[in-house]
Amino acid sequence: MISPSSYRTHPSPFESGLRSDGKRMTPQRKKVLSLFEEIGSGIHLSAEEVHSKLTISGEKVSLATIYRTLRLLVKMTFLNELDLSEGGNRFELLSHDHPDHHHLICIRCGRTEEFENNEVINAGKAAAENFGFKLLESSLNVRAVCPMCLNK
Amino acid sequence: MISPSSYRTHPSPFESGLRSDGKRMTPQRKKVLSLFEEIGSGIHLSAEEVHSKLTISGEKVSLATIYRTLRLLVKMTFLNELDLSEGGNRFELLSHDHPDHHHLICIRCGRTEEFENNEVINAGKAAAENFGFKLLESSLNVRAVCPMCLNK
DNA sequence: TAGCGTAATGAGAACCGCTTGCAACACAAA
DNA sequence: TTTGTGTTGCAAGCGGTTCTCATTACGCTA
Repeated sequence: MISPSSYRTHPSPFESGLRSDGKRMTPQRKKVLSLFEEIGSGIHLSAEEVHSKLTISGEKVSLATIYRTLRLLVKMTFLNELDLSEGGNRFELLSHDHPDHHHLICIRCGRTEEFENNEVINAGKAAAENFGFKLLESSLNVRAVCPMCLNK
Repeated sequence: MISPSSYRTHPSPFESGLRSDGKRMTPQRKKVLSLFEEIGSGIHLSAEEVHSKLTISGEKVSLATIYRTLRLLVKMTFLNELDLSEGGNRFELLSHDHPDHHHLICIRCGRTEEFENNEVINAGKAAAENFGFKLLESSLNVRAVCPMCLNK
């Protein structure tokens, strides 16, 4: 039997996730998530790119809403956020004795841990040799979420 | 014999590097580099932090000059720059295979080559596990000089 | 299915980190 | 000391992101 409101045949994980949190499904939110589903995983888009892609295909969603929706989708773990924006770039003294810097960076709080790994050093050396470059230094940045931020 | 200008007993690598490039040593540049030397390697500061640390210790260097000096020190390979965030955050559909980006970058002309290396990927995974972080993405940046620029 | 409370949107101002243009300054060579 | 030009400080500008607030509209309930 079909009740008047049962046109929602398959409430998506997104929709039910929203509902269970007192939030609402809107056309704008659908459009943003659909865009990512269409292009598939492994491709990164900036907020600006999401905006222009939607605009080009005739969908009008304001930039402010896109930013809000992206944050929401990240919090709901439908999207992955790359790059650390808070605090801007950082600098450290380059020690010429140990020309390798490996960092594990929490993208939420900025917490940074250093670590050493010889294979990474060798990979840098090998790549430089392969292309005929003269190696100066190599740095591995691992973007991750630290335990503290995971539990928030 | 001591000529009038020979009070410079030990022109530092920084100073001679500047000189050989038609650039000048200034109190501001000295102060910025000294700050990094005092705190030692392995500690990262943002431009803003450099500015406030200098201000607190009574040194007046404008923020604009600090940004210019940091860029200069990076180009001269005295400092290491972390997190070159290429214009804002990016988002991607969450998937469980972690993308990795490895780049060989010529610091003179900007030429960039990509390469793949599984050991690097594994090193990132291992480090994240060690510290209890949830891995998102790792990127290895190898700073080097390309063959073309070597012959100039 | 109409009414209602409140979440969400759009538009623009505000903000933040960073860069740039420009006039004044100061190294360093003559 | 003079002079040329690299450097600085200030303020304006810029790109990305967040905030404010009036308006809109989702979806619960009667």
